[in-house]
Amino acid sequence: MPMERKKILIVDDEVRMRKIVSDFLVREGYQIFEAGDGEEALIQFAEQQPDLLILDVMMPRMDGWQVCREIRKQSNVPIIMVTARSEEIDELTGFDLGADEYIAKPFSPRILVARVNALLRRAFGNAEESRSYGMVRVNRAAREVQVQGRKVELTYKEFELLCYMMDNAGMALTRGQILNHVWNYDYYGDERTVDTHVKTLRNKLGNAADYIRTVRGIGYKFEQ
Amino acid sequence: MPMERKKILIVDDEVRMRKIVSDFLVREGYQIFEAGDGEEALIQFAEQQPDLLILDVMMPRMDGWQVCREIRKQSNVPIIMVTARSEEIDELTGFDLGADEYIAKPFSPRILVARVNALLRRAFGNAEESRSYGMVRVNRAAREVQVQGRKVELTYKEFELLCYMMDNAGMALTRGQILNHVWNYDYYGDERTVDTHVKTLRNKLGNAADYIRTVRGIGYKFEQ
DNA sequence: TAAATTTATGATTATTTTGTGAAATACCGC
DNA sequence: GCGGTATTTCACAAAATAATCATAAATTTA
Repeated sequence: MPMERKKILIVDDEVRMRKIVSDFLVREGYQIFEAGDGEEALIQFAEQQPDLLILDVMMPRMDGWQVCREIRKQSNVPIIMVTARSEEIDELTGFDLGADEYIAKPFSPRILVARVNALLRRAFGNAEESRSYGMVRVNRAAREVQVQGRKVELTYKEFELLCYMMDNAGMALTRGQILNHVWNYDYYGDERTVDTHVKTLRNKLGNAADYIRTVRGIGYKFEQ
Repeated sequence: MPMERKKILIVDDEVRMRKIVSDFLVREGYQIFEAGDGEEALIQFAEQQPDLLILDVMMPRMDGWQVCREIRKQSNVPIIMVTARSEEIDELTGFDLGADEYIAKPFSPRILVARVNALLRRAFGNAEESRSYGMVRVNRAAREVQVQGRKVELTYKEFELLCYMMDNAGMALTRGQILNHVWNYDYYGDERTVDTHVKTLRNKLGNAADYIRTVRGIGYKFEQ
């Protein structure tokens, strides 16, 4: 179990609903923040940097899907979508991407708590403060990368790419695999996009550039 | 013998759903087979011998549970059940119906791929990590080959060729067989091409060169 | 042993794949 | 909207790989 209290942002336009969910999660030891609509959610997200989001789909103005997409542009934070039963079937068509879990309303608090715990365990389970591979050091919480002690500024995608490759260090990864994991599954464009990001990443990694090996006919591999 | 690409059978009566799931898993490197109903599933299962099943619960005539039971009579293949209602899953926890994982619809591809990867890893272990034949050691995930501990750089085709021959070690393989498996079934080029690749492979294998025996009049055979 | 058959090899050509710069597009904070 | 950044697309050059082919070498057969 994680040491510090994990922060959870609950987004729902119904105060009563927020209150109920909040109560259960507080009792579970989590620190709760609330937002009553999509815009407030985005602000709260930026300010509090929560470790998990619980997003109601049905909200006035900006709905849950929009918020989800918006958040996903900047973060891989675990997201649980709460849908009303009737919508469920419709959403199947959209197969909306980006959320990690879906829960149908009305749900039992027990299920919710179980999913929250599971997601957080998955997300933070193996997250050490900072990890080193050769001359590369990565701190995920801080989103910082150092090469030979010198700090290197990476963009969002570059950072995600580096993390994914390091998580699978020593394994040859196809461009498809990389797209699946770094691009959150909602990308249907050119596979060569990966190449470009590898290029910029290599440039920024300087001396550690060839930790990212090209595996011809397959894709790339991170190897010290 | 376990080939490199794992085979997954998707069973769902909705074509669109199969397509979506399939797309993501293909990109992840899996080989996909599909079935639109329970009976077709059983046939496909027998024919293709998939390494994992994704089973939709709700299907006309023979439902997912029946298929699951039927498969379980003959195999311990990992099975992921997809149910429409998340409550259903909750009700079922504790019951051993034979499935290995349950996913509620609508689910995110991210979850699906994660579970598939995890299940397959669990089922096949990382034992397959790297395999040795005499002085030759092959790590397929890393796409690395060592001869007497020295790393040897192989091209894509050379690597595939070596893997195919090792998978069928001790068997004399015709050039036609080799073309079918290492090249595509729709390859109609010169059979002598195989010879050239065997030549370069032998060169790179150094001391292990004559693990690849010539079988005159037939083709080649890998033998330690 | 010579002829016939099959394989090995080197050289050449063709094809595929990747690296890269630059342009186009999307996105973000103001 | 605007300017700046990030991301994606694209096209072309460079590099690597693959295929073809002619010939040499090896093996089998008669």
